[in-house]
Amino acid sequence: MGLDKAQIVNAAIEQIDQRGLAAFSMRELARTLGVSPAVIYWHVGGRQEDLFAEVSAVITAALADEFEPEQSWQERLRSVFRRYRHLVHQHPKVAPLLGAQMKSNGVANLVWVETVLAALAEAGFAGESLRDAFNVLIGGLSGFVTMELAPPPADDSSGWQQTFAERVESIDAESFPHTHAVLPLISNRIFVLRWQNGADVSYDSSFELLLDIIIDGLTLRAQQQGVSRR
Amino acid sequence: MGLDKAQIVNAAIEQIDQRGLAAFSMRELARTLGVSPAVIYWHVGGRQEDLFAEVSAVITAALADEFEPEQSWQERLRSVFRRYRHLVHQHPKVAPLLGAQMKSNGVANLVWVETVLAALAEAGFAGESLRDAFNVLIGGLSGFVTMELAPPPADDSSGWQQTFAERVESIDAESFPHTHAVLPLISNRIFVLRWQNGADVSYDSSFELLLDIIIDGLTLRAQQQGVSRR
DNA sequence: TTGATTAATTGAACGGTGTTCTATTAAGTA
DNA sequence: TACTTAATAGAACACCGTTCAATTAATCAA
Repeated sequence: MGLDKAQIVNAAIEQIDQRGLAAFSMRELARTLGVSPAVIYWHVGGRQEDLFAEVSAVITAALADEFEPEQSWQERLRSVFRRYRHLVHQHPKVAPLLGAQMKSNGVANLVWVETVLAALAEAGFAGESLRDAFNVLIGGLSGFVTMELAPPPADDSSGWQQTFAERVESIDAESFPHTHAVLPLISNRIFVLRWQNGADVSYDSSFELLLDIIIDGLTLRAQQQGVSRR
Repeated sequence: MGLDKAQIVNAAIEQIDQRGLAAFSMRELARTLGVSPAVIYWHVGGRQEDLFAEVSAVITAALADEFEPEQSWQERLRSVFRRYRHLVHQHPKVAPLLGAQMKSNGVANLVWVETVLAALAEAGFAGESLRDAFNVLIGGLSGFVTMELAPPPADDSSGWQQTFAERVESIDAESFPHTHAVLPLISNRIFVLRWQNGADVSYDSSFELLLDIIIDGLTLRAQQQGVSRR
């Protein structure tokens, strides 16, 4: 027929990409599709939450693509989380969905989970240490991406960015000496003291450092773990 | 008189704690305060976003409390991020605000930033490496907490939790061997494959592991960094 | 104490929203 | 061609955030 679920989901992604997640509206989506709102509910078979879950699934679908299998487990983990970040960066305004909504986070590809668990098993993790290692990877790295892409105010008519920038620039040297000393270096480039997010300011080197630290840390602990393995 | 901003913010926190962030409503808040909606706007001097920012500020206010200063920089960092997690866990339903809204993230205490920067400076970080180290800590650890506390569907009348649990339990052994092999160990206890969040299931050991890995990793790199310091 | 100024509060109004329901049209099938 | 299933439409319900003019309450100066 002319309209199916895939088209609805794609139109939803487009709308979020353009107007942002906070401004998303089921009725507006129906309007741009030239259709009654009820049609969306009928095709999706659920409400907004479920449509969002579909959106998340589509965006992270490429996590299921194959990797070169001859790589070390470390390199495979690096690749898969770099890919995760890359995919989310293509739709930065969807990031809050993947990081801060369980229903959207849960649809993520089973292949992704399998890839990570396989790498960790190969590294020698088992039992509770496997569980913790997995959570460290997802929680730390996906969490980083979520924070990185936390959205600024949707409608900045009251000039929040400007005001906040000025507030940062005028941080008191007496009360906050360390902060003040490195202000030009950190202003708008570290979490908390910023008015633009990772879609406008690069956090590449910070992400790579975190990736290094986590993989190295797991490598170290995997060896210790390996003793109790066989 | 009798009504001021602090009371409004506290009532808002209470409402979010009880009904969840998605169900929060300015009108409902006004109703429970026995007051016209306009009163809230007048006292807050802004809209919902700004009220949320106040909520975030109140919840993270205790980050400004003093630490024992004779501790090593490593121990001070451990303390401050354990405290961050502790504070957010007292209001788990507010977590998406702190992790996934820049306006709420940005109000976070300047003392917090100063504490972290001071520790990292003492460790020997400077320049770009200081920036990256800071982002690794906030992005990785606060990001973890955000993911950990990602809310499940607000109104689970359609039984999502049940359905999802069953879907996880019946993961195919052929297609996902590693996942299937450790299913009892990971089911509802790792990100992605869960139907309850960190308010109901403990992620303590995973968080501690991530904390260890990051602090150790920074310690290692701080020494290398220290060469170019003096 | 009165009067004037400022602080708080109200209620109504505007322009939306998500979701569900019944009725209707279009498509496919026997 | 009849009948059944798939899609769509439109109205209705019960809200929502935000703003504004009008009003009451409190404060302060004379």
